Amino acid sequence: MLWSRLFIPTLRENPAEAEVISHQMLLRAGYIRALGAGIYNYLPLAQRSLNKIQAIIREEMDAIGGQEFYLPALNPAEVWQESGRWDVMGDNMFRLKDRYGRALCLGMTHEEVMTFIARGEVRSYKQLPQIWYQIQTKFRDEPRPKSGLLRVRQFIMKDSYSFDLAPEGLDVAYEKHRVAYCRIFDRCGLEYVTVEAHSGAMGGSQSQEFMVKTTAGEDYVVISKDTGYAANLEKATSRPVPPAEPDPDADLAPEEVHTPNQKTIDEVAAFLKIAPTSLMKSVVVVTEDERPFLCLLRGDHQLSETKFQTAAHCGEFRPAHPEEIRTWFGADPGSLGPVGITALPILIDEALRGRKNMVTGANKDDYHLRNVTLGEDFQATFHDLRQVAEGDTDIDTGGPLEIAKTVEIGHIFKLGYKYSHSMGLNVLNHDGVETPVIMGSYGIGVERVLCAAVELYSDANGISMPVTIAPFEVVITPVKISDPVVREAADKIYADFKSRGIDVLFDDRDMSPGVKFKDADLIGIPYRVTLGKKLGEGIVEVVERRGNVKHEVPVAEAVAWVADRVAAAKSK
RNA sequence: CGGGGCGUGGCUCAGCCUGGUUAGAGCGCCUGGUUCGGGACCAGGAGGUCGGUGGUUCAAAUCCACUCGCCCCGACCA
Repeated sequence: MLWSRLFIPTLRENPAEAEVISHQMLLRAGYIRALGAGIYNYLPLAQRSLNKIQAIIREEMDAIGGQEFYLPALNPAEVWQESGRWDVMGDNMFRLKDRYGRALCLGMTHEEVMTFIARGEVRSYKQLPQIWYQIQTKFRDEPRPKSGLLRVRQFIMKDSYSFDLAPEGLDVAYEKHRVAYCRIFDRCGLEYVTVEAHSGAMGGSQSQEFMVKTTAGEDYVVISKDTGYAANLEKATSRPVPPAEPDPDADLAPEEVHTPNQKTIDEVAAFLKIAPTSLMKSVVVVTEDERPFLCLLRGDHQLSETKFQTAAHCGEFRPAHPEEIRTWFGADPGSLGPVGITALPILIDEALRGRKNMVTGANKDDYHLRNVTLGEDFQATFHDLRQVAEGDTDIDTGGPLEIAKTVEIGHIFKLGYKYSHSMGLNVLNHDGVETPVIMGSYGIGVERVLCAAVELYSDANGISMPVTIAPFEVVITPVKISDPVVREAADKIYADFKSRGIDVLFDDRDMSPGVKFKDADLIGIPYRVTLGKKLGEGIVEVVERRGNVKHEVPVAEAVAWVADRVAAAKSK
């Protein structure tokens, strides 16, 4: 392609609206333009990259026996009502009505439609297993679109679904996807971690997320470099930092202390001149079915929402209202504790196992209790409730843990029978008995792969795309194209690249070299062939974008030099 | 939905507080010429209902009200 004919509107300065790196870079490099909040136009460079990502996805999905479908983005309400998600999705789903007033929505994912197809046509175990996938535009009415292409309202997703007769079959399909995803992301040139994910309160069994570390991400992941342990923060476990001070080692009885206006952990700790780790924090929450719980945590620890949900077997929950707390505890938040509380279940975090003589609220305003010990002064059941915190160590080895911000690029999930049951997807088994089909669901955010690559591989000069997903593999940059000798040499190299099937961009613009170098660096083409001063000696310069490594190569060898490296990168 | 910020040529921004001729700058764009290894130079030129509506005023980019849009923080995120 000739640069002069391509639409590549690069920007010299960062648009004011862009905050995260990938957003800034994709705008500046002329890949994307915003149409509205969370709605983007993909210009030719982005489209070329996205096409390459999708081609890799197709190859790997086909390799595990996946069959490509194309389902409608526009869905009638009925299928979603059947699965129950018409209500569950709430405001996150775009909904509309047709001219006759019939309810429709724009699909956020396609479990329902796939299940709809399967239940009409798949009748026998002999037709299983199946892996069905599509690459489709999805819609989500995000409360807050942000971070460029990272959180948007319309995006492309590869979603696949597996159908099996038995759990062992699902295990196979799940493992096939795990391996395929690794190959896909490896081929896209990404560095990523796979983490055990929380599978939701809905009871799905196993689930893993594919995450790329970036400060632009919103998901926190706990990683142990030594052991390879990696888990979503929602689910991660760790060894807490030991208490800052030892507990009083004596058989002591609770003792009231006056703590006027000392409400927060830090205030009470400072007032009593003890470490926050010597305090027991009381958190009162109420589940959506109106069951109240008292959760006890070490003063410096946070309650993990998902762990509480697991412990309490509940979905959504909320902090208790002050009036409720007053009714149950006889005191305001800030002076709450477990002693004397029997009206609601008490859950205590594992980190408090073995502790004694701690300080906690007295259930009397402006008073706390010293010397409170589980088993002696109150009863509670142990659960893992605390969220992993900075400074914690590996639960097995005690080695260092890192809490990293990441973006989720893929997710594999054992669905189980959720949709088979709600929508009636059954087949006859060997014995002629109607049996529900067990399903898996597997997604990849296509734009997020592009964003992750940009987040991972850009520098002050712009993007440095992996060869496999770069919009072009090589760019030819004649320093002075108005010189007929240079032009002729460049034309020849261009033709040679094309004949070898290399994606080549020819910067035929009659501009000063600085502009062309800057633009080439900005848009992230992995290799650049520069025809400059030494062309007279039969030498061109080949520059690797990543690391800005320069090589002087004889003109006659330049095309092969690049082509070999491109081929090597693609065959990895 | 709560909190904060912004809206002035294609981009980045100044001007607004303290109202007063033809609304500015840099970059980009067009024409001609000179340049040609890291966002060149000279000369000439085009381009703006100051987000919108209403109000105050002799007079509004500037003050007031409403409204729309965008960004950030939070809530939210199968």
